[in-house]
Amino acid sequence: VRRGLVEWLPTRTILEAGRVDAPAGPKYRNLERATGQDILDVNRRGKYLLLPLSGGDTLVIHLGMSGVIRQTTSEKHIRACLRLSGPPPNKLYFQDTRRFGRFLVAIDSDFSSIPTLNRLGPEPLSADFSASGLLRGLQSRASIKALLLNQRPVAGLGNIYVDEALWEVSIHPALPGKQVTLNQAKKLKSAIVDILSAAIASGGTTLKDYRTLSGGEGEFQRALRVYGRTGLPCPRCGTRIIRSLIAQRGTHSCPKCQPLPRG
DNA sequence: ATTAATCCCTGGAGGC
DNA sequence: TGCCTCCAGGGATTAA
Repeated sequence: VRRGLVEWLPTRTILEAGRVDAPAGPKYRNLERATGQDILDVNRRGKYLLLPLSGGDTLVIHLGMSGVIRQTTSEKHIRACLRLSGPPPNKLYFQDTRRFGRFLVAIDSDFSSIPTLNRLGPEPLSADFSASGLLRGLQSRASIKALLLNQRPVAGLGNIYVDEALWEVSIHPALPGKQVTLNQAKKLKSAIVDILSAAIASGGTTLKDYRTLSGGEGEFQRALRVYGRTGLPCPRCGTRIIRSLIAQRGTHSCPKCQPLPRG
């Protein structure tokens, strides 16, 4: 999504910004401040799109589960809108059916009121991401799955990619993070990098809502090994993939390849 | 301070 | 066909 936006938005001026079908609140804060500012760039940290503005503020966008950025007024559930300078397309619509997304202006680029963004782990595809740092971030009694989902040991992993990465390195998703060995952390780090790189190269994973800016679907869903494959054979050993509930999330794993030590 | 559970929200799927 | 219940999940919030 960022790659689409960066070809379009810099350095247009926001002529008007506002909420549409969304209540006032922290998810749509300070949008009026964007009016009159230029969009300097389109950056990303974890799952957050960060658009620095010429007045020192930052437009923060999180797509949540069902968020889509559109160049035309499509259908229902348009939560916010930008009117832009320059030739068409010069309107940006934020459509978010399930309302898990957000679209707000961080004044003076201060993210301290956005908890997850404020304490976000390293970018997985940057040199800041290391096996030793990952291991340090996993020193908790919480499950490896919960830890990888909370964005602190590393940024950007959601439920799909966590299941895929843990299957790749044969770690049970309920394993307490502090039981992960350095050797496992090294493999996990590599698996995360490989899976995210491949997913990005495939244009992402479209299960239902996700679309690129141009409306296309991703292709990585075809490459998924365990996510959404309950009852189908494990690509490694043929055992049926099972689905369980770990960290309040649907979790897919191979009961043979990903045993839980001790019990 | 850490960790676990709850809640938000809508559309689609499945049961009857 | 229509009504009902359940489920999906990122992350903020509340509870323990």
